Amino acid sequence: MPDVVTRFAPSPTGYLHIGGARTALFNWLFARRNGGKFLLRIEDTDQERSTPGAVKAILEGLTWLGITWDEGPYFQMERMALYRKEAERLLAEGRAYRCVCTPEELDARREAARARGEKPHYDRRCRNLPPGEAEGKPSVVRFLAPLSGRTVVRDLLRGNVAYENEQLDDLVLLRTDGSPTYNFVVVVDDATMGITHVLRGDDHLNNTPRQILLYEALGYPLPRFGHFPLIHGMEGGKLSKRQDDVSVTAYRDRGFLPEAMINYLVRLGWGHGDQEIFSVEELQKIFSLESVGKSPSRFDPEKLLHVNAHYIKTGEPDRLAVLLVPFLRRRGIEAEPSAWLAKAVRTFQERSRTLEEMAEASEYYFRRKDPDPKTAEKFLTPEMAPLLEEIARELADLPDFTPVAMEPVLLRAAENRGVKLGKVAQPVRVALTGGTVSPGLFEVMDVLGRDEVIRRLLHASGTIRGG
RNA sequence: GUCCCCAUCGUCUAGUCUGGCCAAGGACACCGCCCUUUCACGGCGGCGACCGGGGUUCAAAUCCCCGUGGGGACGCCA
Repeated sequence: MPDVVTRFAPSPTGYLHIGGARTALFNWLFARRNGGKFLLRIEDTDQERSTPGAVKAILEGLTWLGITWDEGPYFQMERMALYRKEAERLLAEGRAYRCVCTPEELDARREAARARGEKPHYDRRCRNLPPGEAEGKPSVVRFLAPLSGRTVVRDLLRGNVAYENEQLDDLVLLRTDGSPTYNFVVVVDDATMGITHVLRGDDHLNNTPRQILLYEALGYPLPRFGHFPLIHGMEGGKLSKRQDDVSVTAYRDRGFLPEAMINYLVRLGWGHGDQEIFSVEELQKIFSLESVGKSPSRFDPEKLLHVNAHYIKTGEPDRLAVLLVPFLRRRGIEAEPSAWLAKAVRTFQERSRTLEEMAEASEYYFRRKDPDPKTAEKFLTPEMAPLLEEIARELADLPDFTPVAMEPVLLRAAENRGVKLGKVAQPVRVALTGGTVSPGLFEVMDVLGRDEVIRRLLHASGTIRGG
């Protein structure tokens, strides 16, 4: 058994979101760093809300990020017999009892308690039900929690956190239909799966003392606990579906690179001196819980964009070409990965923050784009027609159609007219790309190829003369 | 309401454990300049923070207390 076994245990009620992805990442890195194992477990005991589609989406998200699990995915629905057995045991040992209160009654009492300014807790009235009273009635199984004393959570990140047991609740272990609830299964599973480090979001800190009590009642050894600060949206507070983009795959579909996502996510709540850029390999060597902060952080799409730009800038053109293809197709451009596409990619690596941006910006490599009237009027003026034709002619005569050979052609054209290069370059750029913004002119020509360059230059001059 | 957690630039953070090296460093964003065939990239510079109040100490961003603020939890959700 390795010294470290961690897990990620999402509930399949939606896609993999940013917060869950970071929790998975931290667990994974911690396991890898310590030569341990990382398991995946699907918490699907809520049959109302769990869906197969969500399971698929979560696995897809993790796979895209490159977060690999050593065991699983385990499904709790397949482990029902175990939970029932453990619940029976607690019942038999008098550490759990049947409760016949209905959800409606509980709701009403909760409301009343809140109105009185009390903590809205179950009042434990079924604790002393006469034997047999619950027979034949719908009932749940509740944990018989201690009424006094205190439970201390020894948290790896926060130190010791003490709770008065009287603040805790007799939580429901088994629902009326016999299915187990979260706080119960999580304990049974973590214990039986040999999880050594339970590392999860801060929203679970308050559950931990109850779970510790359950560990004790069940006679399980206690794992170590660690609670990460939550990730908030830019408005503060939990990431919300409405205000923030929270799905990991949505970022994939918008042209973000997985390594950028990992890099950005790991820096939310964790730091390593002044360093900003980390490869996964490096993270697996240096990630540590000690460097995880305690305060919540905000998810900032601007910075993610910056990190993604970095990875696009430094990425392998061949790989980026492969990744770019779907984004081109989405724009109706049937492209295939190729050396040519990689060359095209190279010209945009320093000016695209996402693959989506790259696909959009590089459209004119695949089909001619005509300038809008305003741009045409400004740059494709009547006196430009002979110039474009002259340039086309000279380019046609070039022994080698290379950037170094092209440059003197434009330089000469500018010199002959006594203007700066820019005066000539912009009209050519508009003729070639339909716009005033593009990679270096000679790079663009190189990608387009001699024939297409000449074709577009003459088309532009033809338009000027004809219109 | 009760319980719990947290608190350094607008944002992510370094520094806090082991007080002095901090007139607080880096990154994103923003602004200016340079480079330049456009846009970017890059380079240089600027703006910008220790939540407040008490204490401890020769010395506090760092330790303690109290406020305040933010967040989380209080479910037959996870």
